[in-house]
Amino acid sequence: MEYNFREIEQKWRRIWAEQQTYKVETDENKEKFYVLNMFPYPSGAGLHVGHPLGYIASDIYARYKRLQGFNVLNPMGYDAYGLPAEQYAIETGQHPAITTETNINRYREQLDKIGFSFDWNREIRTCDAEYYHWTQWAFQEMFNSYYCNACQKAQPIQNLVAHFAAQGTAGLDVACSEELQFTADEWNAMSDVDQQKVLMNYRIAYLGETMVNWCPVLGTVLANDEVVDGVSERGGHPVEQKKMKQWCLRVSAYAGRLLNSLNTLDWSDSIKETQRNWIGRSEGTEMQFRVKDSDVEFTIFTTRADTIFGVTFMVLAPESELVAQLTTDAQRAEVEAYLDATKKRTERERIADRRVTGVFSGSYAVNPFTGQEIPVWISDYVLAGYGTGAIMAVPAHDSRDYAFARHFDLPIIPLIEGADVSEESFDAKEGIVMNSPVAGVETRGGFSLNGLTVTEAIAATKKFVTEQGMGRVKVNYRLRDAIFSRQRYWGEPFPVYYKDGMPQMVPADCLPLCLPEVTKFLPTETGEPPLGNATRWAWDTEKHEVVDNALINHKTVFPLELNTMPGFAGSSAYYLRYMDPRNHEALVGDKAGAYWKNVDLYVGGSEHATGHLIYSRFWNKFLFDLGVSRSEEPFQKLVNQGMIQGRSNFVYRIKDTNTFVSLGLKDQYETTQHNVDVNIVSNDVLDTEAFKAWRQEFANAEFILEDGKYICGNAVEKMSKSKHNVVNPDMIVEKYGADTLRLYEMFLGPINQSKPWDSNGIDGSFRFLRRLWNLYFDKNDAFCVTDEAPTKDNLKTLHKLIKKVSEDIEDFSYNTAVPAFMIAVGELAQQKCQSRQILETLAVLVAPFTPFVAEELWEKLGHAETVFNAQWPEFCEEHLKEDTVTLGISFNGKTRFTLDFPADASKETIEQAALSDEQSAKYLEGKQVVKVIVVPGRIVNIVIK
RNA sequence: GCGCUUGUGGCGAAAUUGGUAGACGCGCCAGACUUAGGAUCUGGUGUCGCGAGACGUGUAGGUUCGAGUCCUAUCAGGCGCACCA
Repeated sequence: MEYNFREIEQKWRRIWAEQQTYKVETDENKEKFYVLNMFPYPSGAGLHVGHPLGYIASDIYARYKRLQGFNVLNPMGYDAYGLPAEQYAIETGQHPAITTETNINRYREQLDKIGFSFDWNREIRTCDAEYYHWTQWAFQEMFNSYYCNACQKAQPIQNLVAHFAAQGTAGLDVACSEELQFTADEWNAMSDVDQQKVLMNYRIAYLGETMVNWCPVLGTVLANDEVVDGVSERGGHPVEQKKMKQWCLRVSAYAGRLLNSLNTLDWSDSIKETQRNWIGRSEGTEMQFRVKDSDVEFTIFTTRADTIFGVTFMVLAPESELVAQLTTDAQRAEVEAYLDATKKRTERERIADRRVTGVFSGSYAVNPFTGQEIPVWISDYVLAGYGTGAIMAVPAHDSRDYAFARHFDLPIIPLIEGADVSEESFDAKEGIVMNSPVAGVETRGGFSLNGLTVTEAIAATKKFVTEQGMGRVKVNYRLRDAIFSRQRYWGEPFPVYYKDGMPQMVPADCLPLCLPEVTKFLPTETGEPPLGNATRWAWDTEKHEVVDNALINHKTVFPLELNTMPGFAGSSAYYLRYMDPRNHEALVGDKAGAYWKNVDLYVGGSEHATGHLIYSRFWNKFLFDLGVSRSEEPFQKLVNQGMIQGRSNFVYRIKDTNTFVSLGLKDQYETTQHNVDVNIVSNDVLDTEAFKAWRQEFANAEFILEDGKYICGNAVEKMSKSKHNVVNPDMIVEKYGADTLRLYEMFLGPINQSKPWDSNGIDGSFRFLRRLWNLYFDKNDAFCVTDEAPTKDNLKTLHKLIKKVSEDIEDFSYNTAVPAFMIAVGELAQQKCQSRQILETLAVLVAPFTPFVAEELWEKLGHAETVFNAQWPEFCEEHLKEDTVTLGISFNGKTRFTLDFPADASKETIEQAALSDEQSAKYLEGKQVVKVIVVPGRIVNIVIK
């Protein structure tokens, strides 16, 4: 029987769908295993062959686990909110919901062809109200929570209110935007609105006035990870800093936990390192500086408290609130000019152009250790968002301070013995401290660091500062709170309305609050977000429903929030929803949550290292504090699949003609290079007829061939429509079948490596499948598996394969598992193996890779054993034992000859035998045996001298 | 600048973790079957050399009986962070 993949695959696709083969339920009798892919954004371009790479890898693992008897959850869904659909809507007026629906249907069609074992009953879409109900719910929970530093956990905001009412801010250790101080009496005397304002300082989801990345072209703010090199990640538009009132998530409160529990994860070192970098823990000291002739005191943060005696100036960030306080009248004009100039620079300009700029404020700070006066400057090299927005500058030991001091001719005092600071600063934290203080200078309490190492000096200063109440030891994180508002239409609406200017939550039992219809997807004429175009977008607190904006004058009707949530809102807890996707009462029910717990294996691209994978971990930790998530970490093991790049083909057109010259001859002419559709090129040979038909302009093309062929040039580029190098999985499935596609994608190279797609090699995978098929069917198409006993060779081949495949699947070395199949099938064919016992097992082994053909074979075999036996690898040893070891006699670095011994011979036996052997004795005569090296199954050596 | 990572045939890549470098696949060459071959099957294929043989894992050293693998230096590419005090 010919290997008719079309018939086979069609048949099993139908059966799997009809019988819901991959539907999964909680089952207490089985151990769970949760496999998850990062869900896709359904773009209009559809899938190319790079997209399924990770899905295939995880599907192989899911099928493998299932064959081992695990209850495997392997769901799929869509991250359906996003900019492209909205941009398309703005351009064409087509509602994003329609575009999204169309794209999803296309994705589904493409995915279905590839034979994934997804449980589609659990499909979710982030834009479904049923789904975003729980995104809104989580937001409200965050609004109603604060973070307790003492217990390292989110707490209900009522607890905080109770604390304020009883003792004000005394004894409070909680995460906040700003340190506040008030008494219980003061709290109790506050108006309701004032109390709400105070609480906003502590909520985990809060409305904050912060510097944001504003992108004027997109008309929206962006999160830090959505800004790359000073331009927007999507579209590459310029981004500027702007102070705006926005919803924020207090991610920074979780920085410590996000950092610490990284150690418990089975993720690659590079991703963990990237996250550590992004979180950016830094242990240092906060110190108070008094301003000369003023009551003002301000705080700075430093990791080099030991350099306090080298401080020659202070610097404030231009956005710092201290700037207004410390600028003297004499300097005001100059400072304001500077602030104006900095404000105009975009983030990109600041990065590109690192000129040293700054201005003197006119004020002096007082060194708390020596009483010396230090000028206070303002410069944009100090960031408002990190630490306190103010620094003490030590030009001798910080390269940035050094550049600044040189530029403005400020003094530089070296503090480390032997450090030469005439050309550059000495930044290393090493050496012996001197000039601390400089001779003759009196210090508070006679404090001195001279003679200590830097490490000792840092510790001594910290201790002194704490004891003297001059400051405190502080851990700072680079991780900022996430800006959670977007001025877009196509996102989750906030379940929030405004009363007296303060945000109020729409009652939880009224959720979901559905996205309103609008006629235009652009901002309103008054510059409000697109939801400002909705005519029915007000909340009636009495009727508990959305009502017409016209009713806002009524006492019970209030305007709803016009911003929507960002893309990461919907993708942060989706893995929890898959556990229980149709639950109307909760994000995830107790039973399902306790059973599935968390994701055992998560597969996706490493580009989400600082975005999704941080937000999702944060979101999960919050839900864990609430008791909704059952695990401190959402994704236990993470595998990052590499990107598949495109392999472009080129034709060479002779200038000013319609004649194309083959690659090898192109240097004889003056030519221009053109990308040609890779789908009309095979092994770099152009199908000239298809080329003529491809484009009108090439209809009359002429060709200069070599050896009767037109050879195209090639190059590795990003896979994109404009380069005509997009290879579509449907076309591969159509031509070779899904099993071949799956096998080939895995064979291409290590899963975590980026590699170019090359359709040329796919024939090899297809040939393998045909050879596999031919083991079961003879030339006359008859099923030829018999009950004959397997031979020793059969067993050896099989067990070699079992061992290799089990090990390789376990550590995702699919690219070496595939060759193992090829070798085994080749050997079994040579051995003319027809033994059912062997072939049955073989069919099970390949099933994760090529599920269609495996199902077909199982059926033909009478559905015999279809279980991947966990004990198989242990049985292997017996069959894989080598009969002999070979002893190589090396002399002067050359193997002179070899002797064979039984595999279980001891070193002593081998040594004796070698010495008594006539031939070897010739070499060994008069030599001393140093050692005998025996490695089972290998050539071994006797070392002599 | 800091951190991570990768360098092996014409190409994608293997290498039991210190033990016969280049498995397997593509491509290429030869042969078989064919009216035909972008089908199928068989054999060959690191480089130089007619040959025996010599040389070969970015480069230069080192450790070792033995190094793609370990150590030191160096070069090149990729990724991430980047005025974070």
